[in-house]
Amino acid sequence: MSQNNKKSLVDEEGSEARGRTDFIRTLVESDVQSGRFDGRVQTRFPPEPNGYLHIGHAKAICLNFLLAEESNGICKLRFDDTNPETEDERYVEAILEDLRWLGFSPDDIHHSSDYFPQLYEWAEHLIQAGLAYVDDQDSATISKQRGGFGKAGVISPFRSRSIAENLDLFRRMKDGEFPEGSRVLRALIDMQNENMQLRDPIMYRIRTEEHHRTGRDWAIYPTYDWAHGQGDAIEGVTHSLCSLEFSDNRALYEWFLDNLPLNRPAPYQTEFARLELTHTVTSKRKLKELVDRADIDGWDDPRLPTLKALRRRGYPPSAIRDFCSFVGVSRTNSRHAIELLESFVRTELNAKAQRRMAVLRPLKLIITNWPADGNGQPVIEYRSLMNNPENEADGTRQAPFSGELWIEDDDYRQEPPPKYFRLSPGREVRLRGGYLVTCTGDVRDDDGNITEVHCTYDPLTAGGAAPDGRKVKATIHWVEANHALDGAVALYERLFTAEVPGEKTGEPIDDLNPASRELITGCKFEPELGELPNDDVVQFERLGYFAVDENDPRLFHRTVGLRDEWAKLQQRQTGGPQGARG
RNA sequence: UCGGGGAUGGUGUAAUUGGCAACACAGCUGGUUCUGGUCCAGUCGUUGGGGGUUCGAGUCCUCCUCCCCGAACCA
Repeated sequence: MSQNNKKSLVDEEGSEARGRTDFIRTLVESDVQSGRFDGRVQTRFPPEPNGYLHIGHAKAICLNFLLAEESNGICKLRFDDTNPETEDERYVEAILEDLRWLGFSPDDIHHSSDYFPQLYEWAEHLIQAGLAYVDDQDSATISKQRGGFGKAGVISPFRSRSIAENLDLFRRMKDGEFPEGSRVLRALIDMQNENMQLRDPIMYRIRTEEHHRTGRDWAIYPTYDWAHGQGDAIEGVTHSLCSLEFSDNRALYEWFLDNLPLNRPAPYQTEFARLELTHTVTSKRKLKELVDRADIDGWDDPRLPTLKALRRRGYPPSAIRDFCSFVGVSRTNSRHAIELLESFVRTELNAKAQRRMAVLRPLKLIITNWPADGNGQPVIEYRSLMNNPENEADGTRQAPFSGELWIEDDDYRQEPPPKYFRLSPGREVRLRGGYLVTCTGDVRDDDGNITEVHCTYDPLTAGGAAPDGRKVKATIHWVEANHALDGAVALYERLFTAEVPGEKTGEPIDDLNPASRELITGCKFEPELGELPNDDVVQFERLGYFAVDENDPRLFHRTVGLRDEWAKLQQRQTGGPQGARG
């Protein structure tokens, strides 16, 4: 086909690193080239406001919005609110907020409920055309008559009603004359079709529940199938993208649109595989089950894959977007390693996050030859530290230093294991940005617990470099003891121990990681922490990236840890759990 | 059981549409480094299986196997 030539031309001119293409982009591109929809591209993101957005939605959001952007098209947001029993306004607000946070702004916002009048009119149109009928049977009967896989359905005794009777009954359904569950409107298609979706699907059901937007204006509500494609058509959507499980619904999507008096080319549906991650779940039902448990803090518990949780945990929206673009879109069911997402988070944060020092499990370090002032107190000296070695422009900060410091508990071992480079008697290490110190021993209490580590420092090594050029194998972080801020830190591990939660028993809960959250109190932070820009994520050197809690300025959530060669080494040596830094 | 969809390294995605299997994550080895971080280099696959077409197959044909989705008045 001659389209190919044109396509490669476009590609050559196209933006540099865009590069990535996929079957959907190829499809859209070819529609643009062929002039289908007059070259227009319009997509939509259609969440049902019955829950919070999660990482899986992020993929659909990125796909729809980016695709539109790349094609000079538009992407609208549509709340698919056709079921008054499950939907709520608070979800509408939350979805709006999450979308904004992710960095997308819809070209317009609609609700399926906006189309109730049009949908009703079209339903009468189908009745008039003999393509829809009112069925008086109950749910169980209809379900039984639908047949099964490889088993034909049975025709409803009400299928042959006259148009006039159907019209009358349908109007009375709308007027609220009948109780819930007593009647439905069905499309008259084919009870023998091997595609179950086409066996006279339900278009309307009677609901007495109040709708969060239309109140009690309506007694009947359209089903997903009867609302979705029509909403697309009304809005002028060209490419309706949804997940794989709707593949069989496509035939119905097309049937409805084919039988309606549309004034422009009908949109068409294309399915893609939804995003799933290892060690977590994204189904609304399973998520809710977790939230209902006492040990999960709510929909924004940082261990959850909801967008609000990821936000609270410090995941940069750009990292989520990059991740979604990178994993691309295909029709293969798969589950991406959560490590990949984390690597995008690290890449982003490594470049952007300012460095600070924090000691999670403090151990006192005394520099025995450090000078004292007139009152016998250690002299305080200010050391200059780089805010981010990856980004000179971030400048430096001053941190107090003295002969009385907090260091990390596991940065000292009286008897160092093999390959242990940190403090141990006789060993010299660098205190980051401070001095080279040599360990002289430790002090213990009556129970034999280490209470202090003693060192001497080399006054010639201010800043951390030795004039004689000698090297040390380790640089450790510290916080000056008299200026330290106290606080707490929450460490997070995988929510589920299994890569595929519930794979063995069918119940994800069975694979819940009992140690998914560890709250450490009594942490020591460098004073500069108090002057951090709001909701910024910092790197605590050698520990990982941390986000301040929105309500408690002295509580930090670990976004993600740093890669930790030492922990890996230890794990291999002992076969045991990771080091204290986790 | 019927219909629809899928299968490429440890993982996920790609392959100019029939032309030397690429990228990333993870792993491993080494180097650099005032973070055991970052960075750099190297290493790790005969594309689910059989048969066929072809000079040439991940790509086309055929048979088989395995996996996912579908029988809500949910979306």
